[in-house]
Amino acid sequence: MINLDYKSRVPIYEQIVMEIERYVALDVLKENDKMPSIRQMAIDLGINPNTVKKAYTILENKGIINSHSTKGTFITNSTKRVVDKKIEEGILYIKDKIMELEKLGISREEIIEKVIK
Amino acid sequence: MINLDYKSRVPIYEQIVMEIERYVALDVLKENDKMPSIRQMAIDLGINPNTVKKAYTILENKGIINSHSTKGTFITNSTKRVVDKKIEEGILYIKDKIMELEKLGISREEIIEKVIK
Amino acid sequence: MINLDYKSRVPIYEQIVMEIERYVALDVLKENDKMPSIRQMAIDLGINPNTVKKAYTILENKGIINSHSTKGTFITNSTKRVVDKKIEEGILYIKDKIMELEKLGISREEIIEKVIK
Amino acid sequence: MINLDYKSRVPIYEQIVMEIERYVALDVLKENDKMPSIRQMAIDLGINPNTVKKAYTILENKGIINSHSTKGTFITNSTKRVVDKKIEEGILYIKDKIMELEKLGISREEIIEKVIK
DNA sequence: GTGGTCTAGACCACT
DNA sequence: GTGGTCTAGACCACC
Repeated sequence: MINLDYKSRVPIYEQIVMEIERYVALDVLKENDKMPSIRQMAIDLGINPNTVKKAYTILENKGIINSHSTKGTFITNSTKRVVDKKIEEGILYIKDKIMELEKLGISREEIIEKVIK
Repeated sequence: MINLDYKSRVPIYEQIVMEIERYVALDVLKENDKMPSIRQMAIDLGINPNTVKKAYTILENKGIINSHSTKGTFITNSTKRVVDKKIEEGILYIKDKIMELEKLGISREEIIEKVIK
Repeated sequence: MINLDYKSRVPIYEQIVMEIERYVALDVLKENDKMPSIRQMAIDLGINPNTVKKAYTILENKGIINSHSTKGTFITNSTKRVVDKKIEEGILYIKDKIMELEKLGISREEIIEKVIK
Repeated sequence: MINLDYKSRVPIYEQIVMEIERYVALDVLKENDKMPSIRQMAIDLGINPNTVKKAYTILENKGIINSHSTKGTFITNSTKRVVDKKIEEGILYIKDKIMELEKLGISREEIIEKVIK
């Protein structure tokens, strides 16, 4: 379910955060869904539980999940916000990339044409 | 000439590589142009010569520069290819991003509209 | 295990690369085998860790090993290809040498005779 | 006439020596032939006269050329010896390469077959 | 002065 | 403990 790239400069815990956020944005993980336990996810991904713990802490600070010490960890009702943020980030990224390409001598029209094709 | 961000997760040597590639793509650095010596660039950027060396080695492996032990370092005749590769990469990146955003429930038309605006 | 010739014109890091490649080709080092850590090999060979690192980086670029920051370094699944490439290179080298010798006025038959003897 | 590889680990002056020896062995340069002046060869090759000087000194020590300060530099009558030495070196090289390949699990017969083909 | 190599040693993030 | 990065500084051959 969660794809990790061990060679990436992005630390594993951060990749986990992004993957969970992605699933929340995609509505694969929905409000009140139960997350796997830290220990379980660690086993599934073949990594250290501390790494998963770190990811969960960040997600909790971002208000995306909620931990009840006895009941487990659940997705909060923040999905709408997550989607909007992801979209905004994506748009910004594309804008930047286009500006970069324009500097290389290719026009905005050509870029859009190539992208659509 | 070369901007470095010391706080970035991207290592300095890689930032140098990207900057040089950018200047080659922009035709600021042209075929047969002499690069600053390793020591000189190190002084200019206020970093260690080994770090510059690492960047130069990578650029040489990529076929963008050419080092002669006693003569110095020069831009190769691969500039055209560098531009094309950069553009291709950029287009691919945008395509991926768009696909990602579409999955979040926003249409291709909306994306383009937001990007142009 | 790894023999170094400090007087050779071939740099130490390259000797390490060749030795590892040789062991991979000879199937002494097999797919998924764990390599000694950079620090450990440096101690074993009595050289600086940076020199070992350089060799490992080259081997990684060649696709022969794979480094995980916290887990260590492993042989990839490219062993078959390594052998084939080594053999191909060797054959080509011999062919070249024979052509060179033929130009000096010695026949192919004489060469083979002298070589076998 | 003389091919130089600036990227090689073999120093330029040594490459010049080898090239001259090669031409002597090939009978392209014959006994009593006049060599170009140091200055002229330096210009032709686009290198420093000191480098050519070094090569000439080595060739003279090897008895392959002979310098008369006023008349110029000439090929000596050592051509036969040069050829024999080159052939001997070549044979040794091939023998080594074959032994190396045999260790990779390919038989001597297979090698010869591949080489002839 | 130029690039190439190597040492010694430090700090970092991640596990 | 592991690899990744960087610094400081040295020596070398070559030109």
